[in-house]
Amino acid sequence: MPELPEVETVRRTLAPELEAAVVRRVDMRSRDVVGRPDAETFAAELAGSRFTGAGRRGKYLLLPVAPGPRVLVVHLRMTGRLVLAGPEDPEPPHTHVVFQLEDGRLLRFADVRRFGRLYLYEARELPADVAEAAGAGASGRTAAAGPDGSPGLFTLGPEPLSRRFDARLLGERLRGRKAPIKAVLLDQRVVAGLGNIYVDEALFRAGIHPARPAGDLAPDETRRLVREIRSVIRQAVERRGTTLSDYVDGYGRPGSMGPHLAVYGRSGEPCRRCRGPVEKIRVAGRGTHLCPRCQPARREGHWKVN
DNA sequence: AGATGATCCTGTATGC
DNA sequence: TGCATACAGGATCATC
Repeated sequence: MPELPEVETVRRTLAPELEAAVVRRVDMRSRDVVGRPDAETFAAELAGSRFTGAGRRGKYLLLPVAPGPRVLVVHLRMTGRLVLAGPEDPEPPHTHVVFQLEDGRLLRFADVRRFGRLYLYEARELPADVAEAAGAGASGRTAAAGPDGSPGLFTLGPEPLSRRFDARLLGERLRGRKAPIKAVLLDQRVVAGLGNIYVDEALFRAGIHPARPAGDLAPDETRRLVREIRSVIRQAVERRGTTLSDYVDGYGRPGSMGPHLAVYGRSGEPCRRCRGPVEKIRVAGRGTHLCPRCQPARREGHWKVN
């Protein structure tokens, strides 16, 4: 499932290709993948427009569009793909939107489950940091959460790799929370871009049980958590993301982080640290992978480490 | 207010 | 063998 590293990889592959790509027309196969405006307006507005690059904020891919500044916002959700293709490349199944470019190339949005969404915004309608991440020029005023469109885009927490995301900030966000730490880390308002895979991996690396109440984490655990979130995200970006079944980059290539995952998808297999079996449980309604020996359910022992 | 559960969607895996 | 059901999950909405 595309999380921050996967979306970042798509961004990196598309950015140089879309620096000056004029859209000839937009083929709309499934109207319901367009979140805003309505599908007809969306297609009409983009025909004749020009992509000028690619940015990212959290799991949102941001394609700046001229004239504008406007931004095509894409959320791939679980199985969405945004892939650039030559005119002769066969069309993959479940293709919902095709941007035909003037030079003959095609930018295709495909999604088996049709959970992914495309949105078109004026840059000035977006929060300033989102417009800036899009590279659409910090055109200014923040509109309140979009009435239609994607509210999540308007309430994103800090980027995990930014300086702003540190132990003090995370500690403040965890204080008093009884929800499982995993649920809090999945909340995009707390930190932007983590999903099920990298939350499980970061908690394993930090030696923290996913079901621990968030407010019970000791300060050194919070520090470890920040460090491990950053390290696993950084490594996954380097490895161009994790491909378990669907994810591919902007050229249709898989990522190579999969074999480096320590717990996700490894239930029953030996823990890489202690050789005990990796378990799969349910936390916050999500399939959750952990090593119960390396990630004790209670705090004991933790302050000795570090 | 904050947390939990249902919902969307379909391919894949499991169960009988 | 074949069919039915469960499951996967990001974000949103309704309901405790």
